Amino acid sequence: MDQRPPTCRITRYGPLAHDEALAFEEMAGAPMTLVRGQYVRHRGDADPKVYFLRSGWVSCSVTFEDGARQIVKIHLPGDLVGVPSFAASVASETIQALSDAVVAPVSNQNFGKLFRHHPRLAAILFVVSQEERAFLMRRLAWVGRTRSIQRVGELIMSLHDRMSLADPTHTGPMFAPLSQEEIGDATGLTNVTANQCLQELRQRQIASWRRFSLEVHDRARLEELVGIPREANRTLDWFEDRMPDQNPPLLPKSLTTMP
Amino acid sequence: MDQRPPTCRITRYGPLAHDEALAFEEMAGAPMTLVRGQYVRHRGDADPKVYFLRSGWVSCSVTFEDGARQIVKIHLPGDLVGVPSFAASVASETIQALSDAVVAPVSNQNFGKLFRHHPRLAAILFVVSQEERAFLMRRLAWVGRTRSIQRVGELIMSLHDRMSLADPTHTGPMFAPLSQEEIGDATGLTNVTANQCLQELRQRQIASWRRFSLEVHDRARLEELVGIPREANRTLDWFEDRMPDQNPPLLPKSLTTMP
DNA sequence: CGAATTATTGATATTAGTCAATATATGTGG
DNA sequence: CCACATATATTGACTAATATCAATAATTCG
Repeated sequence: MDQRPPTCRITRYGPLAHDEALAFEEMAGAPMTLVRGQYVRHRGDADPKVYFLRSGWVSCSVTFEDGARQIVKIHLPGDLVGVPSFAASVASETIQALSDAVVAPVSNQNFGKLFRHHPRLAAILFVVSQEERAFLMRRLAWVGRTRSIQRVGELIMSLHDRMSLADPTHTGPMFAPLSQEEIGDATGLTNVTANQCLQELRQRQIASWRRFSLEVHDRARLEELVGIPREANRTLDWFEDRMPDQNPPLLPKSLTTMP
Repeated sequence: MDQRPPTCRITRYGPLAHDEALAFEEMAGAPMTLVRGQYVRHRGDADPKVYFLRSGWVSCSVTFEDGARQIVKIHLPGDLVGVPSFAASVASETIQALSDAVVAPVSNQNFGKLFRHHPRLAAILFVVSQEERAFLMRRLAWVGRTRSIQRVGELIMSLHDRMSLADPTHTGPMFAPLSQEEIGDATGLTNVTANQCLQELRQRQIASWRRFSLEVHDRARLEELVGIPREANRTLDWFEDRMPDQNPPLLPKSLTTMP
């Protein structure tokens, strides 16, 4: 489905140096194969890990005693999954495969190594975390303050953006493995209301999402319905050192120059 | 109100070294004094900055065309405000003073310096960002999947936790400068429903929040109503380097040892 | 004191939820 | 390939929660 190597979340901020790419690849442990519906962990589990999502889709959700749940993030290949529970004693979120998927666990120690030896990668991971915060803020705002149809529209829009980013040339239907129950769980609605919203979106020729196939017919009207533009772009400019005297040479001057 | 210096978000992960504390203090620019209601910036504003909140409370919110808004975060002294828009071209969130407050802007360049020269502080800021993500996930779940009374309860609980953290010995009413309209904006409710929920919480002797004074009467029953325990603790263990052979000496071995 | 904001109350409207039945699609083993 | 079990989607009748609207009361602030 997605031909690119799943590092688009990281390489958006510029190409990685060889050793950075290597470190990032080697951070993860042995890959685990998941079938749709399989749990990686539950909310409340001790010593949560972070996972690198190699292929397929997984959801992160907050679950309730009565069986209700809220999906708080749908992860696509290349994402780091479970980071909100990083360095915590127990997991905040349940991780479950939405499609057959492959994830590779990342130990906290390897995260530490990455932060100590590759500060630029740390900077990128920090910025990506802020993207995720902005994403959650937006989802919270839409769930708290808009009608069902706009909530579903916002979900479709954000997925469409992210899939387009991974595969910019793609047109036509895309693989989006959520049941209507899961769409409801992601938008704070029931499966019944999710169903009605999808029907309205189809009928208004804005988007059709049936079974696991999603097609956006009219991006402009989708944006108009949802009432929000695309997410803002970010850069890594802030991390670059533009003041020459703050960029020390590899060896101290005294060892390489004659006085 | 709060006697501690406003660095509790950071110092929870251990004491800062002298140079770290200095760098953290010097990161911010000239403080700005705000009166209640004053805007620091609006959603969509270009070149957003981060702000260090020295005193008072501020809100971050997502605003809609029709005047509706969702408050996505209530910030207490010591918080960094506006970080979700860090390094973005336009701001994701509106920042507004909930009480008279003092904030100090932090330039992106100073953030860069901090990340380059103080990797342990970068690691702490990373972990704090994950705390915030977990917070947003929880709020999203409560707004999407619980009744009005539980949403208001969750808000009270999280504020109570955070205020207790800043001032563990405090008992009795606390200063919590939100109008009922603002409580509604934070929970995805109207001012009318927020009012009814507060009355029910008072009548059930769980908590009373009138005008800007909040008192939790029965923490246990509040937790029971909300149905969630306290947030999990986090550590900075992952950043410490415990494996000796992975901590290279300052000079390569070949230069310091005889073959 | 008086204006403005905030809180409270009640009547009514609307949205989305609940429940339950049926239809359709998917997957499995014989 | 079919028959069956299961999961998912669709529909309709009814209910409950919360919003909306509007009026009044209380509080704060200059």
